[in-house]
Amino acid sequence: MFQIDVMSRIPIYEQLIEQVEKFILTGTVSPGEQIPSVRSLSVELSINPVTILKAYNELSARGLIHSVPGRGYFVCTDARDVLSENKRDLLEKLYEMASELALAGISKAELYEVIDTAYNADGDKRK
Amino acid sequence: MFQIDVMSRIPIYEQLIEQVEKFILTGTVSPGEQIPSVRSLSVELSINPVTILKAYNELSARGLIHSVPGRGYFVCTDARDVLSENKRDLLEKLYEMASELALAGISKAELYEVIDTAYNADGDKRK
Amino acid sequence: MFQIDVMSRIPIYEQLIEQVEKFILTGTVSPGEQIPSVRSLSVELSINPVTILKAYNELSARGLIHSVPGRGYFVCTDARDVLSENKRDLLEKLYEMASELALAGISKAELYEVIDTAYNADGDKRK
Amino acid sequence: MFQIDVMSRIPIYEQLIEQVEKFILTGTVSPGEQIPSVRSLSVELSINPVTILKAYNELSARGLIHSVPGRGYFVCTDARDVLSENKRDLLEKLYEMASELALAGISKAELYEVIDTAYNADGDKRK
DNA sequence: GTGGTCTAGACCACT
DNA sequence: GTGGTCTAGACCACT
Repeated sequence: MFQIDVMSRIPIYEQLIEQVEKFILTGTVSPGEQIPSVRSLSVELSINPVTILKAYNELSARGLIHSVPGRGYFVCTDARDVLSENKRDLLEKLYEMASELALAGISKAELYEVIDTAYNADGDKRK
Repeated sequence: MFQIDVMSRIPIYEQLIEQVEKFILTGTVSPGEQIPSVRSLSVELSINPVTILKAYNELSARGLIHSVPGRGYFVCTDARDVLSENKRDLLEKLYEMASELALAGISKAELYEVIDTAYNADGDKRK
Repeated sequence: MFQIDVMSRIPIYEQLIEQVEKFILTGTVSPGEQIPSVRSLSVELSINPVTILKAYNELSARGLIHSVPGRGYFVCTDARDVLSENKRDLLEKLYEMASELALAGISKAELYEVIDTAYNADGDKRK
Repeated sequence: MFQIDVMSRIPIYEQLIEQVEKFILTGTVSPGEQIPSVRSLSVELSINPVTILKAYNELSARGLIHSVPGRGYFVCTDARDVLSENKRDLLEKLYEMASELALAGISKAELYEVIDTAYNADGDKRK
């Protein structure tokens, strides 16, 4: 399930966050379902449990999962709503920024180029 | 030189700011050169001098022009550097935001669409 | 400045969060001002730097402080606004809950008692 | 038995729910006992039977009464336990919130004030 | 078994 | 010097 690159420049806990979000988004895990325990995932990925916990903590803060001490971590019922709202917020910010750039006389082609670079870099970092 | 659309939804002083920035960017006015006085521009464009002053003040705050009391407003020597630095800052922010959007699993096509909408809306407002 | 009780049932990082919030609230530290570095505080309080960092991270997430890597942690300019907004939100929630309790036929005296217990327990935990 | 204020800002079905809960709490009706039928109460209070039914449905959902088709509505055997558990839950929530407010440095006097306001507003609404 | 806190110590990047 | 990540391992409370 999880694919972590320990040599990547992206911190392990960020990779974990990203992957859990993708699992929720793609339906690999369903709302209400339990996700791997801190310890079992720690063993499976050969990663320190504290690092797993750091990722799970951040995901809890984002309202995507919640812990039941003594039982484990579970996907929040409204996790998908949270994710789609995040997406909407990000795109709205992008719109405002693009409007500003348009006013500053920056061509659309330049924006496209910057975006392409960002998307390619994102792919590179995961290699 | 100046082309102001009084009927536009964009405030006149913003149109003025934008145009002065473009004049600096395209070399219509050179660093160190004087720009039209508040009064003369007010008469030429049939616009309230307070509006002109508001635009000139904002441009001064941005480090693009400076006033010499009793003589008028002049383009700053480093105005172009300021503008290109602004541009760099904005594009850098765009890059960071695009990286974030990439991580959130949002496709490049969606970004392009949002940007197109922003650029078209910007064009419309000037009509 | 900081007074930490290692034997308390309240986790050290929570005690740290609380104290920094109080320092901001009471003006012991001012907006924009730097707070003790993770390492110096670690030495001063004989506490592991990771624990200090955990508290500082949480305070950053709450928008009260921000880090400048290589330089240190600084109180956000609007830290006090954030705190007073938090307070308003909490009191609003209390109001709603009290209305609900009133409808459920619970006497005001009972609420007072619960509140007193909570406030006393809070004091005890710090001893 | 029932005292309904048609002019109140509180919806009639909520007044009905509140009163049935109070009857159970004070022993006006006992566990297992039948309560007035939808039709008879509708006539007695000159209120639309649908409104009565809405209140009875909500009380059923709360586990306080249950319908016996063809015979009427009866107070659940454990209705008092349910009510006292509700009360305990609400007071527990209040306790947690008060602890949070204590940590946020909000004085007990402020809490008392908010509670008083809530209790007075509740009284007003019934006038 | 589960989550959660903390320590000691290594190592990295940045100023 | 500064923040930030990670490991190995201990210990606690809860189910």
